[in-house]
Amino acid sequence: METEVGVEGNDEGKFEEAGFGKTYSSLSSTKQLTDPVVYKLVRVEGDGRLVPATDDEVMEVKGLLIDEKSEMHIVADIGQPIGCISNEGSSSGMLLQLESSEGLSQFENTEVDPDKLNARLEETVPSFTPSLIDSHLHQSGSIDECSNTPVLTEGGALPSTTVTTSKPDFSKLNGEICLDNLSIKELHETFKATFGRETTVKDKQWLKRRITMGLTNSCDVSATTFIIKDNKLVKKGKEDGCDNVDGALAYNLAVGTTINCSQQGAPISHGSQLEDQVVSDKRNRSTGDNSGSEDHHTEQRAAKRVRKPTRRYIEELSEVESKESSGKLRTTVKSSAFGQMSSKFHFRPVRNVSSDGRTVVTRLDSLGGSGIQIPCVSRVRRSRPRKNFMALLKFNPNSMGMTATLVKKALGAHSFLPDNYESEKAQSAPAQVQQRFLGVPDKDKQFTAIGAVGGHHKVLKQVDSSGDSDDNIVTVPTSKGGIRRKHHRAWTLSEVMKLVEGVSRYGAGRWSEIKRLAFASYSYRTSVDLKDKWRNLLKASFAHIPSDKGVNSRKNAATMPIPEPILLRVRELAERQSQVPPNLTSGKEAGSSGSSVHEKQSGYL
DNA sequence: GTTAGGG
DNA sequence: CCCTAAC
Repeated sequence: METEVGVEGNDEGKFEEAGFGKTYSSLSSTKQLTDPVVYKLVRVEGDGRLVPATDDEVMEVKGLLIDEKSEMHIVADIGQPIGCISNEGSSSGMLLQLESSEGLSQFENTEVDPDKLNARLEETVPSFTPSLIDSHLHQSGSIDECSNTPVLTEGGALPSTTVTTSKPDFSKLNGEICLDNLSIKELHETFKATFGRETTVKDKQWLKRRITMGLTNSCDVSATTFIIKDNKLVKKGKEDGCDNVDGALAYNLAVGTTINCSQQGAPISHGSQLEDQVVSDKRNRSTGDNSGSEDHHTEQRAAKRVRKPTRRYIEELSEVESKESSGKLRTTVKSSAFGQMSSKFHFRPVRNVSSDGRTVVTRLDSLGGSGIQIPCVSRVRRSRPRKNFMALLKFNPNSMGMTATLVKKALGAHSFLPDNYESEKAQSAPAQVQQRFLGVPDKDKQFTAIGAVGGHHKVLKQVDSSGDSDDNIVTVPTSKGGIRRKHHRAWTLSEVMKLVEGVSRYGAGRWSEIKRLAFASYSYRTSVDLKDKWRNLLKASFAHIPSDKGVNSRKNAATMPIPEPILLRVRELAERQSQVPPNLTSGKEAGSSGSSVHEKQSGYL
């Protein structure tokens, strides 16, 4: 029996005879990896079990890897074997398990990592000259004749060469290829033409699968019939229901930019350019039972060996795309009809050229399935900046207690403020400070200090640093031409307090006034924002009244916990201005107004 | 341009 | 936060 070492999904085209009648994967395809990769060597027993490789076996493979100068090391231990056996042709074989920093799951079921596969294919699919040899590989074509013909590549891939560096010669592949009808020898030729490597593997299923994967640049091996014309994979026969991935999976050998290992059944938006090059007529060419019945096991299982691109891959691809100004790929806006799964694949980078001539990189996002194109910003934190939340917690560790302390402190002690507080405050907002401190009741002035604390205190600066500093708010164009802010900005406690204070002073509804006078330093808060926030505050304040007794620690963890004193004040202001939400009038007014610390506001408005 | 209210 | 009607 044959011992085979292979890294599933990475070894196409990299096989060589290594003596001892064993076939090894050279693993050279992973040389481009930057992250260290740990391979675990296991043996595949006949019954499918994975057992640790012996030291000798490890050393044997290790030597090969070292020869290839690959930047990885092999460890002899095995973790949880999760890979499945690649093919049933070899009753027993060796299997290398890939383990990356992202965890084993990434290579679950020994799937292809599109990243590496793509990178490798760009290496192994070089600029081949079209149709140097226009030998048609028809069913029982003249393969034998060209079997001994040296491939027209600089590598000089002689059949007996152990280590071949020749490049694929797709020119040898032209016309219709039905892998099922090919003999082992023919398959070898096809393999060689596809990968530029010799292979001695006798397993027909294995060969077919490898070639299929190589031709389609995907892990979809559901098809075994290909039409190759002008070095392009024109057509791919199908035999299962994976029609919808046809266009996207078909690998254009000349372009070589698209890769898409989607789950079968996931609808894919076809790039217009791709569609121009990939003729997709599934009906005409549905090969039905092209493959023998024995194939079904392998191929059905192989059909599962697909995996969606990782986010990192997507982002890296996006990054590359934005660097190289080569608009090869164009994804059309998909119509509706997108299911749940489809949304995962909306990230394919798109490059548009706007009317002014500048190149605009956009990304087809799945905002509500509307196909909005938003700027493709690589490696941006998509979620809300964490610091806001953390700072909020810092400012308000125990939603109620700490805040109360701070409020009290700010109300009473100015020593809480740093020495340069006055100057800092004067610099940042001289006008409103002056106005605030004119003819304003004493206590209100103190409360003003609270707001100033949130906005200008050095320690708390970080709370809102994201606001003042970044004027470049990411806005995205909406479907209707308008713009829309991309990120929500969490309302900090200081902002809320400022808002409350502003409402108390200028009255609810004078949002532009409040914005202009109290939120001058918060350029990102519009008057509408203030209004909306106040509306939410109102809702929150009255919603919390019923459970005021006892269990007020039970806050909704999802939303920002508004400290009770603030809610109290909101409630009070709302009542004063008869803004009490009609439906939530269940609460009692007496308690809030009486016990409130903010009686100071009473005569003010 | 602002405000109010719905989405 | 966005959108829009109604000031």
